[in-house]
Amino acid sequence: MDAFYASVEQASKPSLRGKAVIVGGLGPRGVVATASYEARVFGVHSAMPMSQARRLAPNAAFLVPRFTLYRSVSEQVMELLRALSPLVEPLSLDEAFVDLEAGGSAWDERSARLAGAKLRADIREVTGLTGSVGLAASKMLAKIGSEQAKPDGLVLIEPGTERALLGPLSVRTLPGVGPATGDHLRRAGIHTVDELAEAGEDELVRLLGRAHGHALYAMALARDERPVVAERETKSVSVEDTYDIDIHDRVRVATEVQRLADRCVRRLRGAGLSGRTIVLKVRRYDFSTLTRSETLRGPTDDPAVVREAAARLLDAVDTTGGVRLLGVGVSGLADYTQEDLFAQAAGGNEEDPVHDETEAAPAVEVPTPAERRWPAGHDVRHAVHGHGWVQGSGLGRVTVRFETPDSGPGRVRTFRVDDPALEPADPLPLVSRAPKEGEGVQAGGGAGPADG
DNA sequence: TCTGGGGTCCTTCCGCAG
DNA sequence: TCTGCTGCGGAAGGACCC
Repeated sequence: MDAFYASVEQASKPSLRGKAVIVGGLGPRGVVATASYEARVFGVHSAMPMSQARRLAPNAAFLVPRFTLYRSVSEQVMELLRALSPLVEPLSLDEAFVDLEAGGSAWDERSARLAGAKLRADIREVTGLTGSVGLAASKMLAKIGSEQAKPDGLVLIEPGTERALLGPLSVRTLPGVGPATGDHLRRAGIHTVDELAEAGEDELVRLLGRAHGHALYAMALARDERPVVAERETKSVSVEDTYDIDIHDRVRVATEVQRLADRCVRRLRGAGLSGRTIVLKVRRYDFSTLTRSETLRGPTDDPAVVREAAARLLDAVDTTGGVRLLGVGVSGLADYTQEDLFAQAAGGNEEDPVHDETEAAPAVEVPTPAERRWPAGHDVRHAVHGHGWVQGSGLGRVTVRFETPDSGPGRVRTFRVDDPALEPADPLPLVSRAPKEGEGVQAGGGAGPADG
């Protein structure tokens, strides 16, 4: 999908269509998750510090992500993909590989193009959004094709043309080559995929290590045999928080770690999992990051056990100078526990905050009504003016634009933050007409993995 | 001016066991 | 008993992806 989060917001908010929209963390330490193409013109891109984005595009709309909405749109798209083939491998909310051959929906170039074109049309009809498709004989090439197709396009890489296509491209085009590997290769005088292939496998292994060297050499020759894998097992579950201001108080650090442990276990249990290895992550004031881990005798999903392990791990970490991020994770996952066999918690679990699934707000800071948060971009409903979204808030006021996905650009009004007529609302569907059953996709055609 | 959150995979090092 | 080799699991860190 093209600039997915930003596109969803534009579809949801008519007044933002054609405008620079930046979605990400709005706190002092936020980063850009997605920028609309209009915002990219100003040089804004994902992973950029939000402070920098604000300087580059001061007039853009800045919104916090609404993952629940993005997930529901994503599910609509994945459903269309699954109609093409049982082999669909989601990479994220907005990207997936599809094995068209396994689905019988493509057997040659022509049928692949048809399937891709129909998919793009279906995505637009069902979600109102644009998606780009890369068609090729391997995952790597399909991915590169879909990048080239963005925004709103389709690229088919014909068999036999792969090496000629890849050769002149930057090594950074290849999946797995990030800033560090890119620099490493540049220092060795390797800039393009052709140069990568010329360097030879032994040299790449020497430069980058065994696994990475072998993999990159194969990719430079356009060899990629990785299958499309529909079901991927989760290997770890973690939560982390970056704090607006570094935490110096050791007691506060310990409290935060306990809260993170509880949140992590809640997620773990939500997925029906347990795990053996507890990991504590600490990012210090100077951005140096360290992890400490402890492996238990058996898997657990007991909050008391995870809290205690996390606390023990924290004991071994020096936090003087302050911490900017804390995280707790669990790996070595299983779908059962051994608590019956091993009593791992010293004192048993007298309280179980994790059981309270409805608890979402932090236990300590309960916001008073006057401080109710109105996150920028979230939907609201007003008793008189109807459906709208929060354009901004502050100084006891909240500004709302009243519009819906299928209305024209709406009007703006400002209220007191504690106005009883104003309440948070669920997002409205992006496309009002619900698609009829079976209307999505009747297997088209195609010759390889596609990327939505 | 700083640098999120949630993951995966790989490498290196170390201790232990055979 | 000591030493070297090898394999393995755990710990820690790094790179990468969206």
